[in-house]
Parts: sequence; C-alpha cells; structure tokens
Amino acid sequence: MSTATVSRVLSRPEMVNVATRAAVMAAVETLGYSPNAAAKSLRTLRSGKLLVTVPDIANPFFAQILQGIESAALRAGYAVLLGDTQHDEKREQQYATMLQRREADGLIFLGHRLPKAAAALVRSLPHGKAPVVNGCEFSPSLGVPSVHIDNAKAAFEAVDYLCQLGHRRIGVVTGPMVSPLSRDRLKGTMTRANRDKARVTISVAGGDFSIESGIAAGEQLLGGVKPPTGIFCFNDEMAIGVLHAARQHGLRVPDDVSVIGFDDIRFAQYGDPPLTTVRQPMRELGEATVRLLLNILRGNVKDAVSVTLPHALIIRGSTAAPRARASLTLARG
Amino acid sequence: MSTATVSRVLSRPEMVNVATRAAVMAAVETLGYSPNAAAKSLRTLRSGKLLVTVPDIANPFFAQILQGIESAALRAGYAVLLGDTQHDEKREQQYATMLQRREADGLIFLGHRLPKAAAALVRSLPHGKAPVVNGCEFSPSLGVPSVHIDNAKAAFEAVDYLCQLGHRRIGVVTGPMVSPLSRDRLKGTMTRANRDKARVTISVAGGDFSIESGIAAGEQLLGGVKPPTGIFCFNDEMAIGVLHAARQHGLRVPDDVSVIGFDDIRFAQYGDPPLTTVRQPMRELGEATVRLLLNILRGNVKDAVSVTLPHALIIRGSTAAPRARASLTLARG
DNA sequence: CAAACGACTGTAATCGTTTGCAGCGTGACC
DNA sequence: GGTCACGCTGCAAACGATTACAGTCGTTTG
Repeated sequence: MSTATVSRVLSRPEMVNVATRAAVMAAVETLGYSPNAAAKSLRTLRSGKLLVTVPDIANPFFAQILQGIESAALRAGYAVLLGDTQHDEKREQQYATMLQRREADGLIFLGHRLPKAAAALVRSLPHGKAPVVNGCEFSPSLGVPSVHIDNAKAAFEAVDYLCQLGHRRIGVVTGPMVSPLSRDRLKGTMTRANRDKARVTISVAGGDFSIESGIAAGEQLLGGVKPPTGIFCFNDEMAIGVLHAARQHGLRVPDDVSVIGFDDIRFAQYGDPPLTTVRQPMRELGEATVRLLLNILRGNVKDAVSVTLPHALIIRGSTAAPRARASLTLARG
Repeated sequence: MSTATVSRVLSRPEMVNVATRAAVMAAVETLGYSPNAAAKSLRTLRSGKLLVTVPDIANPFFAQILQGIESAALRAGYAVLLGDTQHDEKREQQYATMLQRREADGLIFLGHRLPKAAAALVRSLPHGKAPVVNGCEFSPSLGVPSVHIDNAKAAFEAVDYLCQLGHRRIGVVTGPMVSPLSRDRLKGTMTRANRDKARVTISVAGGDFSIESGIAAGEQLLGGVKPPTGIFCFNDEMAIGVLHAARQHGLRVPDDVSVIGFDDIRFAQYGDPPLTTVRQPMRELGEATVRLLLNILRGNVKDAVSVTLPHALIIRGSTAAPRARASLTLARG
C-alpha cells in the first residue's frame, strides 16, 4: 500500500477502488493515523487558516463580528487565527507578517490601519487579488475591499431622530478621529445639524469606545451650562457610560436627557432604560467578510468588492422629546 | 550562500560571522524574504500555535479570558487558533482533531467536555505530558490540569452575604448542571443554606448563562407566592436578566429584592443599580492557562498542575437588607 | 488475436526548512 | 612543520504529504 493511495483515499476517495479504500480506512482507524497539516500545507501552499485581527476582543461588538467570522470560516473549512491588537500598531504589524510566512491564506482586519506587510502584499499583486479584506472601516484609499454599513447615513438618522423629537442642543460622543468610521459618523451628524443650522447646536466630546470614556464625555457634556438635551454616542458602551454619568448628575433618562447608542450589543436592550441605538448586523458583517475573502482566494475577482450592509435605528426607552422649554421650541418650530 | 547559512542567520545569528550575517540580512531585506511557516513546522514538528476552544465568544466573560490567553501566548511566541464551539460537542470534536494533525502544539478548552481526540492524546501520553489544559471547569476525573477559582467557596460567600443581610428566602439561578462549575456553585450554595436549615429556604431556577434565560428565571422566581427576597445568579448576564424581570414586575432593586451576579464583567459595574457580584480574575485566568500549557510543552512536569486563583465578592448597589417582615425576622434571629 | 482502452495503483519528484556532519582555512602549540 | 582546535560554512538528509506520470492488468474492440 503506497502513501499515494492513502493520500487519495483521504482527499479524493472516489479515485480509488472500494475494496482498497475500505482497507485503508480500516488501517487509518486502527493506527489512529491523521495527516500532518504542516506537510500538507507545505505541499499545497495553502494553510486552511484565516488570520483575523481585532482591535479589542473584549468589546462585544467585535466579539459578535468575530463569531460570525468564525462560523462562516468553519463552514468553509477554514480555521481562524486570532490576533487581539489592542489598537496597537506594533501588534498589527507583527500579526500581518504571518501572512508573508504563509501561516494564513488571508487576512481580515477590523481596525482602520492596513499593516505594512499586508500593504506590501496588496501592492505586489494585481488589483483585487490580494487576500486581504477589512471589516467595519471603509476607506477606499487602502485599496482593500471592506464590509461595512453606511456610517454617515446611520449617524444622520440618529441625529435626525433627536431633532424630530425636538432636541436642539445635541451632544456627540465620538470615537478616535483617526478612524474613518468615526469621521463618517461625525460627518453624518454634522450634515443633519447643518440642515437646521439656525436652531441646532452640536457639542462634541471625544471618546475611545470604552464605558469609562463615555462617563468622562458624559460628565463633560452634562456638566456645562446649557447642557445638551440629547446625546448621540458612537457606540453602546459609551452610551452606557453617559447613562451612568447622567445618573450621577441626578438627571433622568429620557426625561431630562435622551441618549442614543450605536451597534445594538446585547446589553443595550436590557439596561434601565433600554437603549435607543443604531443596530449593526454584526454576525452578518463577519460572515460577509469571510465570503468576500473566500471570493478573492478562489479568484472570483468580480465578486471581490466592498459590501454595504443595512443598519436600523432601534427606538427604545432612552429617548424622548425634551421637556418644557425645548418642547415649546418644538411647538414654535 | 547556502540555505543552511540563511537559516542559521534567522534562527541563531550568533553562530554565523558578522559579515555574512549582515550580507544575509541585506539580501533578506531587499528580496523581502520570509521563511515559510509550513516548512519550518514540518521540520521542527512544532507549529507555534495554541488551539483555544471557547463555548461562546460573545460572552464577555470568555472574551476577557481569551484576551488574557492571547496576550500571554503572543508574549511567548505563540499564535492563537480560535474555536467558538457554541457549546456544541460536534464542534469541539472537530477542533480537537486539529491537535492530532499537529496544527497546534497544545489545546486550551474552556468548556466542560474533554473532546475524544484530546482524551485519546491524554491517555496515550504519560500522565501530565499531554499538552491539554482546561480553563474554568475543574474536573479531576478528566485527568487534565485546570485553572479555576474555588467555585463552591465563592457561591458559599455570596449566599452567606445574602443571609447576613437578613434574607431568608433565597433564589438561585444556575447554569446547566452538566458543567462541574455549576454543580460546584450549587454545592456551595446548599452548604451555606443547610447551615441555617431551619430558616433559610432555597428555590432553584435553571438558566443557560444568557440574559434571556435570566429573565425567564427571574420571572419564575418572582412570579410565585412568597418570592425570594434575594437572588444569586451564576453569572452577571443572568443577573442582568433578573434585574430586568424585577423591573417588569414593578419591584425595586435592592429595596424589594437583592441580586448578586458572578464574574464581574464590565457591564456589571455601570448598570442601574450597579451589580453586587463575585469577581473572577478573567485575564489572569487566561494567562495562567497559557503558563500551565507552556510548562507542559517545555516538559516542566512538576509545574504542570492545576491552579486555583482568588475570587472576591464585590459589593455594590444591587444588594441590601430585606424590608419589613424579613427585617423583623432578622431582629428576632 | 492484437491493440487499445479504462480503472487502478505505485514511483518518485517536490514543497522549504532545519541540522548533523564534514570540510576548510587559520592560528596556536609542541 | 605537523597536529590540533576552533570558527565558520556547505552538503545533504530528513520532515510527511501531494500529484504528474508511468506502469499493470483485465476487458473491449477491430
């Protein structure tokens, strides 16, 4: 029995006679044989792994995307190599070198930076051939396809909802401005605000997507004179922080101040009050990045293009019309 | 310049003359060469990867453990292969076969089941040599070392605290009883309750660690006659669910009912009310599993033993003495 | 009856490293 | 001057699979 036959039994059984096939299977069974992945990978030049770098895996938003990625990858016969970069460029670079070493067949990165090693790969291959895709952060300048929602539009709608409710002084808690995602959301926010330039004023506080930064931003916004009556946060965790800050200030939500989050993580729904938020389809987002990457790996160049998934404003208990003076303004408006 | 020299420059530079070393480095630089991981792994029989299976990556508790694992692994020069098993035995098995194929040098599993393939490995090697470790779920019968807290003691302390506050009717929201972790916590609960057998009554509701199951359990417990005045949940998410159910029933926490969670995930602290809970050192737990696994991989058999990490009852705003009748009971007691 | 064909199976090259061993030049020492 | 040690480098054999290509053998066809 040659190794060739064994190999065939395991990879393309239909090529070999049923009798020998059975014999091989039996032997495999009794010996407990299983093929060596490294040897296979060396020979075939495919590792069967997808490298996924995540800015912060403890963030439920990313965790849920990762869940979508993992399940889609598994279904397609790939395993996931996980890198938690902690927003650290060094780590991103470090992980990206795994691509060069062929430890993974492709890269999905959820941050906003395209690591050098990956950028080199993108440059060295014809357009659309590099097995590198992005999730969440659409940035055409990177030359890498991406799966994302329309962040500007989503922000527009969130702010629009606050305006419709009658809010005129609106606070925004952003993420770091280095990321296109934050910039897009701020853009959408300002677009809506500028439509009512005369009446709507926006005050901006910077956050970093953590609950703690949300608390700080909330204190900054709510501690001033003429604090905003509605606050739009660029993720749910910061919104939870703002809720917390509001309580500390003795303000009731939504009576005294309305709060909108972003993402619709599970905890948004079950807090007190339940959070009005912009839902992103996290799981689908993860699955779509895998599909996109697989299209590239399979040479389906025409299907290797960026995808925009739908979002939805989910209205819950953390938003309401502003009281008293603000309502009068609405009545007059 | 032979490949041998290049290999040496890259792996043990001190073996080669500085001049040639520099030349090689220069060539590597200009050619953008980087060694093929599969070939290296084939030759050395080490993959440089640790396989980690997690029951549910969207659960912040596991996500934080994973974060500890990832950072410790990275520091030690290992990459993490992630498997999200969704509590599914099939998936666990599937991932465990990656060990046999040598796709990973070791396995860290966070569930309560030791997959067949891994069990076979454990049996085939001398005791303490199999590169398989568990996180969270200590079960000596598996023959695999583990990193965990003292779940029985922690539960004892949580229930003890409720008793000390004066609670007599205590509800418990458990996890699935197939896991040793849940059984240990229930054991600790009953140990404390039995100490006051005459006065303390325990009612048990089963959950599955999800917020939704916490809501259901909360409704079950709070909907009956003589509902408990204190509820101990086996994780924070179910506690958040119970908080939600209490609100639905018009009950105030902690005035009408006290709630204790478990884990101390980030969201426990910033809800309303902030959750009293048992803190587990998630990050350390992850790091310790990696250390444990590395000890096995390096043949440090004497250090390849289970570890119990400290927990702590964190008292916040979701617990208080019961009111009225219950307090009288306390006064009498 | 020979040739061609088809269905399998075996041979052997190949993937890209690592590493034991041998070779080689230089300097030291006897 | 010969021997030896030492520092460095190259040779070549693994590692364990995949896969053209070349048999082998029975069956069909002209």
